[in-house]
Amino acid sequence: MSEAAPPAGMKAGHPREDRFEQLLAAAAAAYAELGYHRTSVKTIADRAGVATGTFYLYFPTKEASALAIIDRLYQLVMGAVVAARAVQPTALAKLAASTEAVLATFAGHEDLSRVVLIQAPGAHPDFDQRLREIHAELIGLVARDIQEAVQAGLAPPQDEVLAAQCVVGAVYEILSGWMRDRVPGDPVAAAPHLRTFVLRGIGVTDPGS
Amino acid sequence: MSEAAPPAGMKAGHPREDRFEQLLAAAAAAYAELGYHRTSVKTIADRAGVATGTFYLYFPTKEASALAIIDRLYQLVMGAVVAARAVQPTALAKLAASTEAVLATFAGHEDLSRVVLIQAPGAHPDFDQRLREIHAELIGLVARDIQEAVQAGLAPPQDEVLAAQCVVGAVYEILSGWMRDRVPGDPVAAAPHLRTFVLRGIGVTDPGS
Amino acid sequence: MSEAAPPAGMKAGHPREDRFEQLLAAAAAAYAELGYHRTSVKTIADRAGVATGTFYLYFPTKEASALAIIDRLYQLVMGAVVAARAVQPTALAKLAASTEAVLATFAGHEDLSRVVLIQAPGAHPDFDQRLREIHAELIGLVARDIQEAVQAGLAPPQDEVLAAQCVVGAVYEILSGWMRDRVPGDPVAAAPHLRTFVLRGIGVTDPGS
Amino acid sequence: MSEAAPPAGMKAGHPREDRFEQLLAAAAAAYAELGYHRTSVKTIADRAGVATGTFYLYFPTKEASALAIIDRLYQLVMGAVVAARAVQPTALAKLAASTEAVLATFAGHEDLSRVVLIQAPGAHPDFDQRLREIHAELIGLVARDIQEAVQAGLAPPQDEVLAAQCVVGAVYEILSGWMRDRVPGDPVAAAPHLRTFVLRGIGVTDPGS
DNA sequence: GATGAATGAGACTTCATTCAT
DNA sequence: TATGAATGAAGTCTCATTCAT
Repeated sequence: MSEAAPPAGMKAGHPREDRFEQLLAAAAAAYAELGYHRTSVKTIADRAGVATGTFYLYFPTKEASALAIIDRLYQLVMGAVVAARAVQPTALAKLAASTEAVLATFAGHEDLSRVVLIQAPGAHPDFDQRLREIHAELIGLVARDIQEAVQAGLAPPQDEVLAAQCVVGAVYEILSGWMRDRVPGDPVAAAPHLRTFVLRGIGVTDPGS
Repeated sequence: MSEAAPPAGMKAGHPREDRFEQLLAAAAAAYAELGYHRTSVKTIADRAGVATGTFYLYFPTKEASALAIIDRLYQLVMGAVVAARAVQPTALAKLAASTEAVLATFAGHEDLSRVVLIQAPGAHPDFDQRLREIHAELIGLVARDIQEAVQAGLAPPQDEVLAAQCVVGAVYEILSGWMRDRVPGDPVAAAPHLRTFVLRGIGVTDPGS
Repeated sequence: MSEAAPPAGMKAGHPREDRFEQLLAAAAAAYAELGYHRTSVKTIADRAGVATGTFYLYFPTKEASALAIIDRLYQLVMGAVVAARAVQPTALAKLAASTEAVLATFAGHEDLSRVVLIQAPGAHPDFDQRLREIHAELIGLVARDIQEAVQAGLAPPQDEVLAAQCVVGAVYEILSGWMRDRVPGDPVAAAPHLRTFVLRGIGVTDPGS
Repeated sequence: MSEAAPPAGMKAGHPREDRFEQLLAAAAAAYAELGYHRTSVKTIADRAGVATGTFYLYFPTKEASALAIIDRLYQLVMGAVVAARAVQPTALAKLAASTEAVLATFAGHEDLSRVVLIQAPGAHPDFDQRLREIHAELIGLVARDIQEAVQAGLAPPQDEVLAAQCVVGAVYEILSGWMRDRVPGDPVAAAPHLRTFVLRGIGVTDPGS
């Protein structure tokens, strides 16, 4: 979480932050394209138009740059999810809005998404640890929504965590398919269909609501 | 596809094949535990109790050993899926049996699964290519089942490929959760719930059938 | 051809070029003494007083370092030959001056010569290719001189290419003998005798001219 | 010298010797084509149609196989030279016959020649040592012939060793050119021209004799 | 004699990180 | 701050040689 922000210490917040963003974007693009291990720090620095040593002025290690990318996307996603849920009245509406927000945020930051969903897992124990935490948070959110829906009598009793896994898995798979093969062509356009599948899946009788 | 078999040329078929299996298992265990890039060939050879050079008697490159693992699991999964489907009368029954077979096969080969689902993606372009092919095959299978169900009037019209992605994503996520956090504790025991979710998701009105 | 120059990009032209020369000399000395294949990159780096990785800052591969040596000597030899010929009036004088220039240049760079004449041939297909090109150029030069001498009536008609091979072979053998057994003790001192032999060999009646 | 013969111990001398010749030929062909270091013992064994271990039944080491090739060609060359000289009356005739015999023998055993003239030099200190000995013997032979010719008044006083080097160098260069570029197309056909060049070179006034 | 699986030292090369300028 | 040359540990792969069968 803390890695996604540039190291403190700028006045107006301009030049240092710009350089940080530049490096973060270059790292994300490189990791997304080449994979974490096949990307060297020199490659990132070159793409960002700075010297190798400069990279280490903004990240303590190469690993930290990937963690910063993970955290950055996490913040974007959670921000979008919280904002989307805030304006929804019911648990089911919050759930549907959440999946749509996740879809839209990932789709809007493809390099970051590629790193987080494809390149980072397995590349380093610390990445997996961080991803696990984020993952658990999303699953928990969805599970609570389902639980509320069940308690409200809108869905039948079920294993809420398992159902949440199904929901999150469906979302991830759609994003993966889009990144791998552009299937679906537009994840946001697929959101309504996903919403139908998900609500049906948890047993909502009238998904149109 | 062909990589999952040992190089031909043993007489009684014993010692050479055994050594291959020994190395494949050692490689799978090491990759599963440490990740592809953090595992050295020496580590694999040590775990298998042979010299480093021996590894190269059975695999042309380190990369080939990971591909062999991918192919091995693919063969196991497809074998189980085909066998499970063969005894099912309807498309929906085939679909449900397929998810269960996938779940059971992955769960029965945890090291292989960990490599295929977590460690291999992003580790090497060739791995991604092979995984993509396998993935496409599974999605296609599920999509055809859904299509048949729709044509039989058992499910409403829908985007079959997207639905198939949701199904496969749900299966993968359950396996991932199990491997990561032992949630669910037993993927096979979770199969009935998954089946309910999936059949509901594609709009089957009476999933109990 | 272009390999004999350090990679571009130094400011004052000092430190980077120096390091390149230092490594080139260390490589030449090591190859000359141990042979190409019995010389490891570490050996070269150690002799140059740098770390192994530094070698790769100046040469993309070990092979490239040997090619750089070949090209370096080629440039020195051709430079000397061209300079020597420029001040000679006749084809025969140019020919004699060329052999002397070759002799002197090789003798003045014994490590390079040892690599080019003894160690490089057969050590790598790319070396042979480059050597072949250089060789062809020298033979062609001599053959043209002989041809001119024949046309000027200073030598009888003959197979000029074959005669040129004899000349070049004689020069190489003298250099080889010197490098192997210090026979002759001084290649430059042997130049007049070589000149006599060569001019006689192509049929010049009065080699004293 | 001793390496060019198969290890003793066969009765009628058939099967063991055949196997030896088979391996020697395979080694010569492989070394000639790929170079000494780029040829593995397995490659030689494969080409000879035997198992790797069998190679070591006939040669103590890989190195010994190359030395055997050097010695084999040396024996062939010296045998031909001695035979050719035996029927010549004068030193000059012996000299000319020797160059022709060397040319013909090398040309008649191209694989061996390629190994001896191109691949072996520089590949191993022991090879260089053996080649040096053989070389010295040839130079000495030629030098003595020239010395005799000078003493008989058929050639002017000169540095006989240097002249011998020129002669041997010319022969080698012609062979090298033939092996490298097929220039000349036929070394034996070039012998008369070489003879003329050589006799002229040492100052014989009437090379036609 | 013949086989070929096994060994393990050693080669080339990469790259995260440091530090003097 | 920024630079980029330098470091050296570590990794993949080859191959001459041995030896049990």
